[in-house]
Amino acid sequence: MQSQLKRGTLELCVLTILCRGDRYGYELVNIISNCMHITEGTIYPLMKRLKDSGSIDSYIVESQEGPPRKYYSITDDGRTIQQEQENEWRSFSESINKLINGEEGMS
Amino acid sequence: MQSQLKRGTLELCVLTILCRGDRYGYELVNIISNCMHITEGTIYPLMKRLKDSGSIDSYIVESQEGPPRKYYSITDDGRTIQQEQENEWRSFSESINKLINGEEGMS
DNA sequence: CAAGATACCTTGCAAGACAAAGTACTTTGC
DNA sequence: GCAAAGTACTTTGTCTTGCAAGGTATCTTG
Repeated sequence: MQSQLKRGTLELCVLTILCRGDRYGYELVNIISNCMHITEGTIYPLMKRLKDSGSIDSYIVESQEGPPRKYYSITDDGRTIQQEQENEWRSFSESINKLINGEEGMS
Repeated sequence: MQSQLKRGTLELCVLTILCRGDRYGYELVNIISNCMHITEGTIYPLMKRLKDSGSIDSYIVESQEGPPRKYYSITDDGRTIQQEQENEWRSFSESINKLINGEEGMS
């Protein structure tokens, strides 16, 4: 069930991390794994969607420790989306907290 | 996109509200509508899933103001699930907040 | 050269939010 | 008495997206 909670927030996480600097896919999996379970089967399709929608760009960099890495960088559009999603997340999570803390006006 | 954020939390919302007293489906839609967009097409299938899984029971009550209402009440199992999901939500939302507030140990 | 770590990608499935459409009951206004 | 509006429940089909599983290719180390 936990997997359903991630819906929508994963994109926010990726965009937020990329706002702070370029990262490659495998690296993103490791970073995000620190706070929730995630696999490559989730990240790579997401990166493709983000690139197709213009939120991020990508470029290849050779590596001495393995195969070439595909780095992703955020675009101006991506920063805008990130801001919107961060605001959405804040207001959404606040709503849920209010509801489960019983601060709603119900009988 | 907003719709994706609701995943997983809607069930928690419904269970939490039912912990405070019995409600009928249409009423739940109205209550939850106070804090997020929701329609009957979402609630009724969810109520069916919750009943099938034993988290809630239901009973019909005649109404003077329209068709009969199907009231839902939470079971002991449902209360346990609600507690688990509330804990999951708290730790999950805290993780996201840490990440977007930059309190992660990354370069 | 085999094993393991690194790194990428794709396929297929499952969960669940929602629009839309349908049914049926009540009250209100003409 | 009947149309319209509000109340209340249900089902169908679509879309998004998380994830397991499997595949490819590179580099290092024994």
